[in-house]
Amino acid sequence: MNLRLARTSCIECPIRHRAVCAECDDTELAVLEGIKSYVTVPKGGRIAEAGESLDHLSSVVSGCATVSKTLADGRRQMVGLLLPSDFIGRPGRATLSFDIEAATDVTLCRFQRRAFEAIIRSSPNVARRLLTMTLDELDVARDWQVLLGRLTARERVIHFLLSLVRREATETGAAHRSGPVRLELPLSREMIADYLGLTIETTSRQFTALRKDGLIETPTARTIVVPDLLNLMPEAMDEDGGPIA
Amino acid sequence: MNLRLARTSCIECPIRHRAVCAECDDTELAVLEGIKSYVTVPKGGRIAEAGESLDHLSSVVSGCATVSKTLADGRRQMVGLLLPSDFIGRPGRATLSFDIEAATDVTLCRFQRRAFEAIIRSSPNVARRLLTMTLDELDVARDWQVLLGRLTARERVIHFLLSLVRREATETGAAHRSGPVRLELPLSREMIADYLGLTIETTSRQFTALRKDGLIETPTARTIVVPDLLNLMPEAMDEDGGPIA
DNA sequence: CGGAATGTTGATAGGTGTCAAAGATGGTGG
DNA sequence: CCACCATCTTTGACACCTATCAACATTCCG
Repeated sequence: MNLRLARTSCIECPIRHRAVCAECDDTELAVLEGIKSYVTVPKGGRIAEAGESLDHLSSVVSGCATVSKTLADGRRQMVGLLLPSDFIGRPGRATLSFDIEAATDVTLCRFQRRAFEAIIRSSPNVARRLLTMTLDELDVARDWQVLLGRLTARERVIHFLLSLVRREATETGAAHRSGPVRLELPLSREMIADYLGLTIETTSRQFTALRKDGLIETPTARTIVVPDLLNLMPEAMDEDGGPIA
Repeated sequence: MNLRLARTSCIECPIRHRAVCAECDDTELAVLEGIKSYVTVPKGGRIAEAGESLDHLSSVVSGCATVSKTLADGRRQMVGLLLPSDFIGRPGRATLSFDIEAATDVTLCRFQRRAFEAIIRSSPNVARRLLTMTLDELDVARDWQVLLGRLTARERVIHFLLSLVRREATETGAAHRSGPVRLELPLSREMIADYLGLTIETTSRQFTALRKDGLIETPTARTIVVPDLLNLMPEAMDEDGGPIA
């Protein structure tokens, strides 16, 4: 693991208002400030492995990491995508059930387990924020279950693209319900396939099909242009048939 | 919703040591005791519907409920199974994203939202317990994602049976790693299919196949006998290839 | 520039869904 | 108590979607 240490004040931290520390007051923030350390894991690096004991909990500051499980015969399923402000690890249990890998270079803000668990006990604002974040993750995981259990390959790929659009909109604050959008895919075809419960080939074919149908353009394999979101959304097959919030 | 009110002391509550109140001290328990009420929902009844606003949070005291989502065209995927001690609802958000239905008669221990949220703020023991339970649910959801994304129909059914065996073992404390086991299925074939992301027909065919292979016996459609767990476990295809913990 | 990794396309096979019908099961009322 | 009907479950035939195996194209880096 390639380590790069730095010192940045929590006050000017890019994930200050979204991470596990979002609801901290100045006093609590000072405590966290005192025990945190930064680590950067290079693209492709392992952040944690299933079954192994973690002595640090951390927040993703920048980059993109994957949470996945690999079966004995090599089949792999991604079960989570970690983006800036997402939290890694569970207070109260040292061992993880899933592998966590860096999909891009990832910078983490780490806390020693023992120290962080003490903070959880003394600072209800951290505990409450962590509960909210975990409940949100649970909703995401369950929507993902619906996708994996019931959607066709085409619907899965469309959902994937729309979720990227939505994320982008959340980060920039811009809410485009229609009009052209350009996306840089943070994942390779293989990772997208693992994300969607498909094979690389099927995933690639779906991209091709969407291109032939005029729903997307693919200047490069990692760049997707959606000429008009309104054409893509009707096929998403959400429970209410409407556009994604 | 068929309501039946009762009065039972928390002290002798069957889920006292596993539910959201598990870590409460006597003082906290007294507060909960004061605001709780019991409700029984008959088999097949709706406990909550996606999008609707919930003004009560509750714990399952007895019975079995399902958490699921139905798509616009009728496709349905179950994403959670609620058993005694499981919690329904999220503090801090009134609307649910999923439907919750009673698979058997279900008795709930309910708390008014506002009152419970106040307790969350004043009683760290409740908040902490809820966090632990939510983290556990997240792990379950993610394992379920692996099942839905990568396992074959046969593997899914075997996993389902083994998970029932494991649950039984947890409740009774008996840990049978081998030998014959008898199971009463709490779910219909349709519910099992929704649980596993399969159709009724495929699910039924898998039960038939397992019977023909001698791995299970089916005295009635709702009763499964496993002559020897050791024959079933190798096919579970867990990540480590080993038996289920 | 060259080789490895990544992505696309094709042919084929196999697993699961769909449509259809027959068998069990269980509850209800006569 | 039994007959009847609705519901649940099983089984069959067939179609279709996705996985698999294979080859080729492209991109990325060393």
